[in-house]
Amino acid sequence: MTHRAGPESNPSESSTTFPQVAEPVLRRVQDTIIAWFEEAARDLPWRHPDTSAWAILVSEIMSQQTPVSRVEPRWRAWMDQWPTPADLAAAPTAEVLHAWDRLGYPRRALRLQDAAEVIAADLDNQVPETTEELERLPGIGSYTAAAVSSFAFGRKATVLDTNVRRVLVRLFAGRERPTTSPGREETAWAANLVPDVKHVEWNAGVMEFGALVCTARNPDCPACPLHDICTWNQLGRPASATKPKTQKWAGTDRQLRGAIMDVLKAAHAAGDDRHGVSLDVFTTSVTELDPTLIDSLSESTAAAVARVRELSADRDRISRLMTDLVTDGLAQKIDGRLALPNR
DNA sequence: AATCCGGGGCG
DNA sequence: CGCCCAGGATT
Repeated sequence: MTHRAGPESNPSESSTTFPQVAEPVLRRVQDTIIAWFEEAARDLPWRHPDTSAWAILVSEIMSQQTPVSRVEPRWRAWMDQWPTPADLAAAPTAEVLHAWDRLGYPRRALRLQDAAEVIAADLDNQVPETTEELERLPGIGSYTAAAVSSFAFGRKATVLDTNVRRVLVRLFAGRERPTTSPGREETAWAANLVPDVKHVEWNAGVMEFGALVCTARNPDCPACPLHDICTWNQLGRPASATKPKTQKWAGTDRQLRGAIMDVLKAAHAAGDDRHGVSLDVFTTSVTELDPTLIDSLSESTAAAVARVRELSADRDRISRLMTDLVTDGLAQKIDGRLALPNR
């Protein structure tokens, strides 16, 4: 072999996307972030020393795309009800979805229970420590695996969430915001920035720094202890050219699906779903708003039905979304009746 | 790489 | 009312 492979030997573009960071600069950033974190970190309950690895895992799942302020009360109630993986694995799925409340993305709750079943059945009820093992669990991807390995077990890992990606990209690459999802190149780049000592504080610190100082919307650059060496700040904080278009909500299937889920949860809470909510009663109630049929349900369930009715009177569409809920495992259909799953 | 998947709250 | 929030799975 007298020659190297050709195609990949043009480093001109990638080196500017994720540039090498000079050693003194990196040390300054690491020391600053870690010191800042140890002084300014929020007192989150799952950061307390006696928190179990499972409790930390639960907090990470709940925090996916959901603000900490909304997670905290749900997490407390959840851990009080199901302290270990075996507890959650044994719980009725309808109760799990009800306890998930309105945290959003309810399939996260299903996958969390799936993960609990694997841990309880195959892993002696113990949360695995390595990112490789964690990533095999349902609902756990690269971020959550690294976070649990780092925060619950103190292992060195590369925690790369939206906060970390934004902070690193601003500091070292001069861009306002990261891409939609991290690629292999970015992950490797970020891994090289993790220090060998106090890597847990680094991981948690960069995340916290992105959440409190280097925020997406109104970063507090005047208060930033790194403003003098921040590439993005030096460039005058240029806005990224292409901002990802935000997903619609009003009028979408997602909104209507959520309202239908509310009916199931209300029916479950009121005991209306002992034999499931009849599909006929449900769809007729929704489309015709028939008082007779509504009266056969509890007041809270009827109110949830009325809310669906406000969003849509399209019977076919409602029918299709209910079918989707069954397919996704978020609802269960038995003899023409619809209910929350009872696995 | 782009989409979809909930829901709420803030500027 | 647009945008963002400790992402993951699928295509």
